[in-house]
Amino acid sequence: MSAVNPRPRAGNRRDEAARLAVLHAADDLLVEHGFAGLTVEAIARRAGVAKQTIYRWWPSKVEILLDTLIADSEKRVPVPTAPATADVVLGYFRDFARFVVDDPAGRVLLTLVAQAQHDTSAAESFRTRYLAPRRERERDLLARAVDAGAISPRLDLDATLDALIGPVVYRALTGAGGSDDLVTALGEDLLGKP
Amino acid sequence: MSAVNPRPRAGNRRDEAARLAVLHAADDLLVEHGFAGLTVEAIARRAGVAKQTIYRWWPSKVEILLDTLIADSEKRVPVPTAPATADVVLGYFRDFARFVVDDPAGRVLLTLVAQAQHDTSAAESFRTRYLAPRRERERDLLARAVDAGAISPRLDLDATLDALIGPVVYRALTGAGGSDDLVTALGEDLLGKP
Amino acid sequence: MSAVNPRPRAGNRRDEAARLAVLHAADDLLVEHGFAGLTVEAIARRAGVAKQTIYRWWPSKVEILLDTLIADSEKRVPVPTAPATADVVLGYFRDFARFVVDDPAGRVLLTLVAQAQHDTSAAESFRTRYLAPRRERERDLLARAVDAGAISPRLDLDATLDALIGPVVYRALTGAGGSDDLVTALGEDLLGKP
Amino acid sequence: MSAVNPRPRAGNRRDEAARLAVLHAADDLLVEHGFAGLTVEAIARRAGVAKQTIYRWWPSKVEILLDTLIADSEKRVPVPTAPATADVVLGYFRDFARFVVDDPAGRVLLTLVAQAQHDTSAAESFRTRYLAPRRERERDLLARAVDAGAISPRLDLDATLDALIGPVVYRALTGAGGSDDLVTALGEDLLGKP
DNA sequence: TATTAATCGAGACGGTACGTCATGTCTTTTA
DNA sequence: TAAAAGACATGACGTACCGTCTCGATTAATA
Repeated sequence: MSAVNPRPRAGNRRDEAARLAVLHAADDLLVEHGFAGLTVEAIARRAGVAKQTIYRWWPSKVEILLDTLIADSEKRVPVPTAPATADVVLGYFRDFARFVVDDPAGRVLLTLVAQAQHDTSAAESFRTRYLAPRRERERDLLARAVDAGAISPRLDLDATLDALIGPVVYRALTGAGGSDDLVTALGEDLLGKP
Repeated sequence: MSAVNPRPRAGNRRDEAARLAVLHAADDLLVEHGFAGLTVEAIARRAGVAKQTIYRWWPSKVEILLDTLIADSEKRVPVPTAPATADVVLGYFRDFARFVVDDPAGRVLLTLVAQAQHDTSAAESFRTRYLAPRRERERDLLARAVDAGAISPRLDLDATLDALIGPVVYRALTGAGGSDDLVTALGEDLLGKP
Repeated sequence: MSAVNPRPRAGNRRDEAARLAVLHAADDLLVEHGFAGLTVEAIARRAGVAKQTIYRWWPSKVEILLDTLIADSEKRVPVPTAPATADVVLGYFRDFARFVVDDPAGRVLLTLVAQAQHDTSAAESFRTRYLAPRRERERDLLARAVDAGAISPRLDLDATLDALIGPVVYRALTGAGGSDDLVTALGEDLLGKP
Repeated sequence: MSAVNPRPRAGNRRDEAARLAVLHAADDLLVEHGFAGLTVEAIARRAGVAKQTIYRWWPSKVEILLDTLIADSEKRVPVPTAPATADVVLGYFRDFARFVVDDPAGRVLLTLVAQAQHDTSAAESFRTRYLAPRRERERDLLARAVDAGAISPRLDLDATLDALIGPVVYRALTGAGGSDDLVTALGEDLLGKP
């Protein structure tokens, strides 16, 4: 007979509840107390988890944030895989801008960009696990749009992406606000007409 | 002429030698050990200065870096005040890109952008003491160029600046390299022909 | 006759191989790394045994040491049961002194005396399982020797035992060396001539 | 004008209040929770002192206990320097026995004897700082008594001391009680009549 | 010409967090 | 049912910095 509650706690294998508790605690602490308040001890305290459990599964707190960022940005700003019309492309960059500027989860992205400046291995992880794979798919998105004749960028694909994303991120990093119009204007300018 | 002992330590007024020793120690430590190695204790040790002397004159180590950044960027990438031709304008942004990407002093700029994400008061200082005044002069530069008929930007002045500077900074932050061609292309595109 | 697989691991009854592996691992670790290196984790690692197996059979590592001490001191310094002549009695105390001072197994005795100071339940076990039973037999040894007219102690039996054993143990505990002559002199003095 | 109270708190030199707080906290914890409860963290907590302050001045908690033991045993069981009569000598050993058996401060002695078995450097410190100097003075006490014709020991001086102290310490270590009579009897026996 | 006041190097202090280790309990899987 | 394996919450370890403080010496401006 197996009870309704199948005994959630611990065992020989990784404890999923602990994993989620850590991710949520990290997210919450970042929102509530900023990066300075995001210590391993605080995460452990908040998650009701042992420090060792954190160190067992994550090499550093940056990796914790990366886990949440990857999950969240996949959910909220997926790179479109559908047929790449001009609207789809531009819509994606607008969504990305809103994610970075307005969404608390987007705050994690900025935090990791920042931490990457202070910490080489954070930079490495951030690039390998987040930036590079996403850039791959973004480049592919543009390429498909070009093939479909939906856009005709004036610069090469990577430069186009940096030119569209860079200003948005830079504004967010320097505390300047909404980038919606900026994205629209840049999009028109850089993606061209077919 | 001073005594045989060339160490005229202490006195009633601020010790300029101590001030410089702190600035240089901070700069050196940042280059050699990264931001993680830039602790007040390490600066004091390296500069041969008491911790209290640092805390007496700087509210935080971010202000020390700001002091060096302001001095260095004034020296290496001054915003042109001469007649604003298209070449002068474009040249400025190219110089800025090189400063950020290649110059160790430009590294300080990235470090402060980063630290501003982790620390509200760092963000405030960085904006007030560095970003805002410089932006003021950059906006003025563009305005003079427009007046002179040297350029005719397609976006408003602030958006133009973000669109030119953002991609460069974003590339530097994410570890991507040289932005020279990018600046040239963006300049042509965004500053237009008269 | 055993199976093709020479590792008849685990089963229904207590695994004697595991028991011995634990005892030997504990002994070895004590000799090689001292009491500080004698952790349950280290014993388990060394013995190739699961921690739980240790906790299942021994309430604490002190009991493991007690098991080895009891076995070893029974083997190397048995309390004589043969007719109790003066030589037998004195010989026993001399053997005991050598056990405590020279024999690695005697080291365990000192370790347990020490641990008993830090840990009440260790003290309890040590007294109940080791000290008391042995004292019983030592007292009996003396009594038989008195009855036989082989010795005539000047103090009561327990005081005589403490007066003979105490100095030897104290010297061993304080790092002072050989007690052979001391035992001889004390023996002559305290056990008297018939 | 120098006040009666010369500003007690902290500064550039060692803080005497902190030193005493640590010693008392260590003593109290040992009495209340045993050696197991005597952690550096607990001492710091109890003394209202930073852990670093403890590590700055004491290489280990054993040295803290040594400090208290040395002070306490100097106060309660000083080795007599007055003319060494038989009564003075015997009185000293009786006092020592009471110190070890009844006095909470004597408990520290037993704890250190114990810890010396587990920790080489504790053993070294204990011998150098406590045992050796005290033994020196005890030997001197006996020598003076012999010279004065007050006693005539049957063993050499060190053996006599071990034979008198050893049984008392051994009894205390093994939880056996009062040693008053034992000391008297041993004293009569070993110190002899002039 | 003293006195006063500020600065300096030095470093002790109460704290917080670090990353590691051992504790004893628990579960899972295999025999 | 025992055993190996190992995850888990707990809590101490010893170290590094934090920012505040007190000290004694040094020097310039004031009385």
